[in-house]
Amino acid sequence: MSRRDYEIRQISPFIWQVEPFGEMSVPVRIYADSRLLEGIEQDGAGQQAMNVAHMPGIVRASLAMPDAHWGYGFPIGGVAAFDPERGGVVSPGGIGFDINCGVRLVASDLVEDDVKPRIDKIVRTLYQQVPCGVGSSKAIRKLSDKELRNLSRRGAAWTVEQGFGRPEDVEHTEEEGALDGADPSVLSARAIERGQPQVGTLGSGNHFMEVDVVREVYDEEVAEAFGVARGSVAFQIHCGSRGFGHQICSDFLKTMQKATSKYGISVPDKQLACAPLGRPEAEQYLAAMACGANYAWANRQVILALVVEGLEQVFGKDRDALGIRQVYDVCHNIAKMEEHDVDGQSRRLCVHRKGATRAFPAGHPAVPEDYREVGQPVLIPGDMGTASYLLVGADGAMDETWGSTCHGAGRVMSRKGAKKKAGGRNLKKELADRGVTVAWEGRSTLAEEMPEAYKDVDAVVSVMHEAGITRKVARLEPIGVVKG
DNA sequence: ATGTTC
Repeated sequence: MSRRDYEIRQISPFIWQVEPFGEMSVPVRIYADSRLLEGIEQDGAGQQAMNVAHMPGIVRASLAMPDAHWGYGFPIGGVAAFDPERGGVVSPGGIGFDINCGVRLVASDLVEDDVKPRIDKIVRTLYQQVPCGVGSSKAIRKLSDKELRNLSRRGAAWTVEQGFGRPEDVEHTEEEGALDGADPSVLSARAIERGQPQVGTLGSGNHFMEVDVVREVYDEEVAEAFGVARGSVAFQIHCGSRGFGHQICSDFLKTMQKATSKYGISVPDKQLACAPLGRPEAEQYLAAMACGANYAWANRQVILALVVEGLEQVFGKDRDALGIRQVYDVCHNIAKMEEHDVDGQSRRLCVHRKGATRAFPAGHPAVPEDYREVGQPVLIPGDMGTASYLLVGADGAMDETWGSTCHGAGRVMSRKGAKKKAGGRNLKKELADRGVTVAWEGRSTLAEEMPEAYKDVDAVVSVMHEAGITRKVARLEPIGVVKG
């Protein structure tokens, strides 16, 4: 064990706390088992969570989820809430470059025996339907400047009006696929240009489309409410806001560097650049970030339509005959103004979730009406050779984590480290031996994304389950994967 | 994550 210059104390079976020291204004709380904790401390994510605890107006604690790993400024797997009435800030580093990176889960009436014999064809079809890889474009026509601005304001609903998917998909999407307050007038010309040709594209890195079999159901009642049955086939789409969101983040990091000094804010890491909520820099960033978020929801909506079109071709049946229905679409890179209880008082806070997923419990008004009795679906993608999870928000999330949970397995190996480890191996065959057919675009994608590059997703979701933040509903295992 | 170093 490496020597620490701080003390960490176990305050419950799955929560570890660092009391404030130096200029920290709140403690750090890490959700983890002892093994996950060790990884979080070793790669610097723990130190990053301590840095976040220094920021102005942070409320209660700087939180790290069990999948936390090192990121730009804030850890990926970090959650922090800021109070505008106490000098609270918004920081682009607390959202991430890929604004509204997220996951969409689609259920079907297909079973493994319908799909397994044609899995090669299905994977090839999905790969052809959706442009994959860095710089991918031309999934649909290049949008005009005006169309992109409309899409930025209205998100997924705008794409449904253009003929991609159905209104009920939007009802089963976080925020119904559009954040309020999106204002394209604050966007740079370069952001608009980068966004125009990329709607309906997957991107690269950990972004994927996946064919899964629902192998285990832990909670029959909730699974039924979500329309997910043991043995059925489901589809996942994981991607974000492409070059558009990346450009928005880059543009506003520059704005925020200036704002940090303008408002006399002191942060322990330049990458925590931020502006006080209510100030023009903060409000403009939130308006731009909402555009990025809405683009990502529109992007996943178009990709869903392209996936459905491909499946209709393969099976020679239409969407209804295949029983294809959207379970939910979650975001895991965003900041939102939300009402939360703080010491018995309801307060409006800016909740940053970076590599963290909203997980509202039963009864919360933001949960779609047909799920409100059970709680919000939470989608946790794992690595491409192991499993993904469907969870449901629990009461503990509102009490402890600003209605948030983990977002995935979380990297345990750098991209470079993974490539080195994969040298000389035939990963396509290794995955085929595990029953996973894979297609991919980038030269190094398969190596960088190999299962060993990720933490144990079972351990990650178990921590949040045992801590009472989210409950396990179903475990999905991949049989076909398309990687960017 | 990213027209992977405007």
